[in-house]
Amino acid sequence: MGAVTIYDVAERAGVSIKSVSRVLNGRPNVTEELRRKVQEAADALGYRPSLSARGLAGARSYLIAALVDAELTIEHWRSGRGNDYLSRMELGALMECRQAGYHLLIELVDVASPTLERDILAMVSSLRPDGLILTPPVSDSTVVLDALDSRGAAYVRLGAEREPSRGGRVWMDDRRAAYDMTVHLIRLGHRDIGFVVGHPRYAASRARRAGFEAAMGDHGLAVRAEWVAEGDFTFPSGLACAERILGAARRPTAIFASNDDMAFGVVQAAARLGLSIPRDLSVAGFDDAPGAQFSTPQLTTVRQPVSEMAEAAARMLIAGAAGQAAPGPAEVAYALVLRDSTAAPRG
Amino acid sequence: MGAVTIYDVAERAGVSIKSVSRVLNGRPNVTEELRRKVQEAADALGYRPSLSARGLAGARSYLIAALVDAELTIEHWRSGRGNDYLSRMELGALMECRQAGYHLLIELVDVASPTLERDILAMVSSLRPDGLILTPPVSDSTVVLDALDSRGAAYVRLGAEREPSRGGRVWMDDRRAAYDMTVHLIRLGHRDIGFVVGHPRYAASRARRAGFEAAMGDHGLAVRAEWVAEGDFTFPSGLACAERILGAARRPTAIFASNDDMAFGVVQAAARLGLSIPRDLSVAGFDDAPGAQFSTPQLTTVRQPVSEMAEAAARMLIAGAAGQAAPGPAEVAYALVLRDSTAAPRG
DNA sequence: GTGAAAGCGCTAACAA
DNA sequence: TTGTTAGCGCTTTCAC
Repeated sequence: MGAVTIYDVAERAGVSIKSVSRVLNGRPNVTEELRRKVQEAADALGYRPSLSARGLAGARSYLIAALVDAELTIEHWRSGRGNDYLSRMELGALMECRQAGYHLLIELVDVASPTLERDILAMVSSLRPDGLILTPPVSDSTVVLDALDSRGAAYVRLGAEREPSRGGRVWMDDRRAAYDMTVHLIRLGHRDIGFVVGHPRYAASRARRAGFEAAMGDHGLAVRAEWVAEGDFTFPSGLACAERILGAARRPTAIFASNDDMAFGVVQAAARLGLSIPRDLSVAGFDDAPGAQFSTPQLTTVRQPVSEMAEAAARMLIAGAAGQAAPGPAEVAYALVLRDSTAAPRG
Repeated sequence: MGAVTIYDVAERAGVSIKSVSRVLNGRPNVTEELRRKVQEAADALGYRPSLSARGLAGARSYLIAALVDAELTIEHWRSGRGNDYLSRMELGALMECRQAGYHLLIELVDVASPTLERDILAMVSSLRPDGLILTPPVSDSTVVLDALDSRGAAYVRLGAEREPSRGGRVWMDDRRAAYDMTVHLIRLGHRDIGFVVGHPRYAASRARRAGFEAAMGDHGLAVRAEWVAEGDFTFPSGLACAERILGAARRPTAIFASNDDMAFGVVQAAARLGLSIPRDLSVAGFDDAPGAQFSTPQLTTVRQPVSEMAEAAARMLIAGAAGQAAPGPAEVAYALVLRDSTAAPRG
């Protein structure tokens, strides 16, 4: 009710609505005197322009939409757990949006849907966001990129691997991080190392696996097929994979899981077999989920700066919408977090 | 670019734009024939009404805004961790919104800000959401409720304690849950029980403490001041509180923390003192955070159905916006999750 | 430097 | 049952 409009402000300031618009949008060609009057009136009235009206009339919607894959999200929802990656992504984007007067919208996207293209098109024409943040695996969907490009929509891809030249990108080197972690295990003295692969739909899964294999190869170590199992980034899948790997005739002395949730599953599987970590088995994860520092033993893992990535993405998008040249693609740094779940294998 | 508008659909279907509007909004008084023609044209064109235009012209914005306290959120963002409560809340709300063609917006609110009232008013007049989901501690801010009421905005409060008659409410009985958990500890044989209080701004903190104290009193047990410490729901605060409690001349045999993050801090503090859990100390938490099932020992805690609460809230709001009588206040059930961190005290 | 007028794409009365 | 006509509150030409 009683909503304050631009007309109210204009009347109170004794100027035209156009002047109010100019002042509030920081346009040039305004005298200091006018700016002050308008600002005063707007403050007194507690005026805030209507998002809808702005979006409808102008070229900007002040909306950033984050596209998130529906499958894993629903999986989390079903299991009653939150999604740490999503949460961190969101916090980063939120902080950046807040500063710039932008609003963040989370949109679920089913990349496996046969109607994916129209879903994206429909979403864009309905929301007209000033920019889109594509999270994996949406960031690697050619269908999505094509649809977005056909509309001239601005987007930044998080952790994308394929077609690196398309759109804005903020990524970290998953392959190298996995390589480094594998080397860490090798340096500890492990030669028999198992690996739990991530969800096949994610580019990061392939990259991490490639990094693991490259490190093994570079050190003259064989990757044994029975020590590699394919999970889907969930705890139960990690548990199942570990049971398979540890059920092999010969056991590896270390297992590197493609994310922390699966690493926790590995820890659980080890506990069921009566294996002590890290004495009987070293376990490494990837992500630095909150549980990684709370678990016992604390988990050795790779810290992925998700929040910073999302901040950078939002910043690029907002700058672009404001007509500024958007900053180019950005690589962010990962960090190996060495905790207590990895150690030298027993003599 | 090439955005499809209602005019395009009307032209293709050979009807007026009003008819298109009627069909797409499921209004009565439309022949089957017309409905089919319009639907066909809309599908062929991949038409989706503009959110801005709808919001501007009509009474509904198809937006649900979730109000989240800035302080704890920024704290999480700084520490590079996600927020499990927020994430679960969001997933639930998202699922419900998605079904109804609604969009979810996350808005940060600083309940300690001197400009809180105008912040809320500004947000509402800018966004004009069809409904707001108030998360704690925003849900207990009289200033926010007053501001929202002055605008006639529809809102549902999550886990609110004060002024229970205002607005929609979805809550669980924090007091009773804490009571039950305390009784669980007492039944195990504990008589010396410590308590870590939550963030003072949260109503749930008071309720949980009250439940603890009531249970102790009902069983003729004393609450010793040196065994109660005030934290703020963060891991470090739990650690600090536990160090204080365990540093007392006499130690309790169990500590009940007001949330899991603090409980993990208690576990950590115990480990530093060389105490084994649950042999030397039983630890109970509250929330059932993801880490609770991954930690060793797995944490005994209270499961709070955050996601279901948010779903119910969104459902109420959407029903209300559609003109249906909104379902009344709803209490959701908690569950004690008894895991391995609690046991009988040593002889 | 400032203002008047024309829409943006819808929904909501009101006619027909 | 359907169509016509006004706006909703802004931004954007284009005059002044």
